[in-house]
Amino acid sequence: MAAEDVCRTEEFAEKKLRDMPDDDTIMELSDLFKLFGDSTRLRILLALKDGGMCVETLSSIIGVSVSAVSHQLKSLKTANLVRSKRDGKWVHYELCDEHIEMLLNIAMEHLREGPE
Amino acid sequence: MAAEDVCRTEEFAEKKLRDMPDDDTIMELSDLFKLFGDSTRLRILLALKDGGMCVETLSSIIGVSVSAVSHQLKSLKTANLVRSKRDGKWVHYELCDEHIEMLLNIAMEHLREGPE
DNA sequence: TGTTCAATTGAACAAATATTCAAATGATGA
DNA sequence: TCATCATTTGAATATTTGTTCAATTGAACA
Repeated sequence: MAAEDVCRTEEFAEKKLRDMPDDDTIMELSDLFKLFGDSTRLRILLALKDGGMCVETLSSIIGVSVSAVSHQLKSLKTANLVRSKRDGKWVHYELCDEHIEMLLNIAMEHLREGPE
Repeated sequence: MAAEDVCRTEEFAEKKLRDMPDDDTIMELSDLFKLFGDSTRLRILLALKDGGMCVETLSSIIGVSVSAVSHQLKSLKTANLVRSKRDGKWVHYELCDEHIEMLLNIAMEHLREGPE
């Protein structure tokens, strides 16, 4: 059998199916990427790199209303991408872990390299 | 000035603003992540890891109609995430480059580690 | 205690987008 | 050339989702 025909065998499809993550994992994964896939949320994450800040400063830096930022911060917090702590009148937000910056950096690298 | 107040200074906000990627980059980045943020497209990308295949096999593995898969493949191709070549009656699709698998792997690692 | 500032919330609206269905294209083989 | 198989395409529908607006909560300070 020719090499290019292997991918149409029954065994090939069965192995691929076995190797797929389960549905729950796929939903969690796509929900995670979805969060990065909105320009407002992405701006928030990028702004929080190398140091967090309060909601209003965030709002002024990314040019979106405080309310819209707050709504999105809630989604990001639920997904453990950001965490918050109150600081007097303000609520200080920051990134949760280093995976987030890694994802941002690799994606930017992909853009820089472009079509191959 | 207390350390936690630095992030409310004018200079802080100005530096953050300077460090933000430009609007075009942000739109490209969010468009890229958006592609990963749909479960059908994500299934396609995961299925294509370690070896491409034709549209119908893809459709049967991920359990989505051929038409829906084809629509999504078009988006993925436009974004240079997959490439295709015709092979007789079939069109063989495969991943474009290694950044894609890296993004998938890091995101899965993030899920595994969970809240901290 | 009352006022102000910062942030959150819920509902409603508007916009974006994934899938379906039917039709069309491209390639193969009888 | 005709019939069949694999894929693509376009339009319509249905769903999801981001923002706005108004109201509310919580903390600080006079």
